[in-house]
Amino acid sequence: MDGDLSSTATPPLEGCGPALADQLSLPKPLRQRVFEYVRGQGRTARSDISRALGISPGSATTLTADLIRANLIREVADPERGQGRGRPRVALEIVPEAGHVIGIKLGDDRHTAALSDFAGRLICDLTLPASTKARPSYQIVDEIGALLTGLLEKAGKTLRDVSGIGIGMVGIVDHAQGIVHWSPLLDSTDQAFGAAVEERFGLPVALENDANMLTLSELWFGAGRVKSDFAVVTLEKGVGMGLVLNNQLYRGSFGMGLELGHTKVQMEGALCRCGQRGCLEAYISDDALTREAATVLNLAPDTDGPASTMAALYQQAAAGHAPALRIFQRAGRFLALGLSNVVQLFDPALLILSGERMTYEFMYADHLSADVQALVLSQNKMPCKIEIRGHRDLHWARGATARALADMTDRLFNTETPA
Amino acid sequence: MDGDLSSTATPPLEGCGPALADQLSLPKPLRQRVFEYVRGQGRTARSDISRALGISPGSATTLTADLIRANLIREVADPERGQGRGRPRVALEIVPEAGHVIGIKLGDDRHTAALSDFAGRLICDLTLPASTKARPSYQIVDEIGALLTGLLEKAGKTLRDVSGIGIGMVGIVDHAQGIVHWSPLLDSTDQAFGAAVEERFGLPVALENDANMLTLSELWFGAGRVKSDFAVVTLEKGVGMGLVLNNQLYRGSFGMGLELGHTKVQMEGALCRCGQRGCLEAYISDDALTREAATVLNLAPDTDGPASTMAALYQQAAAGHAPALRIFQRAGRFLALGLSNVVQLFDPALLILSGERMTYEFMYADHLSADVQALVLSQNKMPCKIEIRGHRDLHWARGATARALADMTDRLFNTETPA
DNA sequence: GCAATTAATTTAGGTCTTGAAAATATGGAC
DNA sequence: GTCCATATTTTCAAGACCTAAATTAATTGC
Repeated sequence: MDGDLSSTATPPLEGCGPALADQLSLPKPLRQRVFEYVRGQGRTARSDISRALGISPGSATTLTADLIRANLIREVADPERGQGRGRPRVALEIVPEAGHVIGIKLGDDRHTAALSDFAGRLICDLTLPASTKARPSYQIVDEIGALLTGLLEKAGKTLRDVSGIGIGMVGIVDHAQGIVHWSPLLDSTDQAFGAAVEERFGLPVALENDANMLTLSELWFGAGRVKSDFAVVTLEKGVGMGLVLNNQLYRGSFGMGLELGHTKVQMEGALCRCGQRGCLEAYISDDALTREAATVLNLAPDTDGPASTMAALYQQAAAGHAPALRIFQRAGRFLALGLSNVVQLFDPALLILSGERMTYEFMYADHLSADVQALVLSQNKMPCKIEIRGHRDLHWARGATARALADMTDRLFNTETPA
Repeated sequence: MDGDLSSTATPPLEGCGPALADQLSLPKPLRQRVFEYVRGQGRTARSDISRALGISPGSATTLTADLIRANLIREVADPERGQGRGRPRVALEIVPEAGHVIGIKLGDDRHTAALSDFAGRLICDLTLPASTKARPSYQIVDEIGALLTGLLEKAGKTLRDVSGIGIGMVGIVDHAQGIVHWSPLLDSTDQAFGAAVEERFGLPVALENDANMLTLSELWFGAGRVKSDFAVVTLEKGVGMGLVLNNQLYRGSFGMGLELGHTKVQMEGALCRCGQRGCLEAYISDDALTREAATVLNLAPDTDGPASTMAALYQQAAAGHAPALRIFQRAGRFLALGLSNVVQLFDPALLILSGERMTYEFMYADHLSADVQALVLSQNKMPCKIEIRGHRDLHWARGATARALADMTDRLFNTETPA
């Protein structure tokens, strides 16, 4: 409000520089870094570890010996053995049986769970239908119980084999405290949902916003692994977003998802179900499209619910019906506009599109990437790559296993931040 | 493009988890963390250091003794001495004379430099007029020379007293390499500008996009010190933005600023000087306002250049001239829309508005914050705080001193990342 | 076979850091 | 004033951790 440089916003604060201790500076133990490097590579030799982590060969020997003794990694016959000139490298890999984790995506009308081994490999998965109504949290805990039972039975394991659970769900989630401030699945707010699940099954539980889980899935298993900054946009009922910035999942200050769907693409624009005007969702959500479709297709908007209207609209568009096609095209243009804003603001190296609605991908994909690039100021710079990914529930659930794995690893080397 | 989970985007990559070594995991030496803590606090006791950094009291003694021996910190008579019960705490502070740095903001029509001591305190500053034309880089190096000479003379110092320079400038800047890919100040592209300045004055130079410098200024000296996530929006000729996320300055993938000014606020909207349509800048920049002002004020748009037209428009609005007022109000609404998108996408804890154009703050400030909140989906969450800050060039230059200080500190404890 | 080459291990030594006890410097009770 | 409670700081031995350099190991090319 002024030009005064000497005063700071909080009077008692003297000195200068960032005042918050960045948790970044507390280093992970070297042993954990070795372990994570091996997991990241899948298979490596000690000499690689030493080079990649900048530690002495001697340390590599000592540390890997520790990990081998703890039965976390093991030596393995290397197929590439005998390629080079000197002494052959001894490949190391994670012991997959060292532990298992379960990742769960709680959805609007179905839940999916995935069982993963310690190396991050998918072992087994299961999807069960669920209610579409808001309900008390103990009921959802029950549903998780059914999911776990089914999954473990299918895999021939027991709960004792599992060392952690990750859960992704829609809503406002405090990942650090395991509290669900709000979710369409729950009939009350500010639930200590993580603690409830922990107590019920006696396992550590990590809770996370579902868009974040999908983002973690890309960071751990997808194209995001080799990018330091990327965005994931999900098209489902709503439009969600997750971000990885500086190699870290960015969650925002208030734990509510990053709401791309409610960014404004038009001043005083179309009315959105959130009550605002001009939201992106007001132009590209199912509701918006079905509203328009009702006119074009001469359908009552609510004959069989929006899903069937969408299907009909899609069918007509695919068959070449011009008005139907134009509805999709217009939605595509608005989507491109919204995405271009993301690219302009974050300058990510990669933008991943995912979610149920990308079923209609051939409607969007053709021009979408070009449309976005055209809307972005590109001063000789490399354009942001746009990828369209699958939309299966399993992706979400795998993201949850990633989160569970990360937590489990931290616990193993006790670096975890106590909640 | 598919639902296949087993294949990764880059075939040779096995394993799972983030593949990029986050530079975060290489820890700063404890000695440096102590030093930075002292600088951050301004004045602290050893016992505080031990508690805050989670190290043993013994280590605090040893480390501070080292720093005292190196003449980087010193004991000081504490005004609060003798408050408590037990042995009084001995206050420690940075030795301000241990070093000096200079921060420079290179502007469109003037340059500003600031001299700061090792404790981050401003000692002296100087602004000189500059050309408004693009010119070769050696000429700008000359201008920097004049700036340094003037500043040092004013302060009674010599170049030998200075241990680092930070420079902020408009354009596409590679901060790691010190290369200016493009800038309106330079008549050619991809200049190794940092190296040129380094060679000329024999001092380490840090180059940075100017919006980032301003953001650093808030992170080091302003309200951002105690926030882990915040955004800084600058209103000058263009609309710029800087972000601190997870306690770190976020620079984007391509080193070009985060272009809030060219996010789209309207499909097929007003034409922007960048060639696109619907950019925020097309609604709130000087050019846009003067174009409208020309109509209202019956002025030829180019009588004395846009600056004088702006001044006239502002005067009329302040005097209550309704059409002039409406021009500002409309611009304010679009600004609010653009800001609401930032808040919606990043969920920052704080949004700081700064820059020359905030001179007209009383035009904007009244409703701006409320307008933004009204446009943001707020599901019971604490609203993002919006602050309007001064706009003096000095803020930029101080940000540059912060960057120079950070680099100098890294060098001192040799943690620096070799370019 | 022998040199060259690369990988892994051993070992001695150095640098940090901690933990516990001791020393220090005060305020307050009597 | 003396003594005790309290809080800060220092001392110092013990140990964790890592590195450097030398050594051992396992190959290929000639």
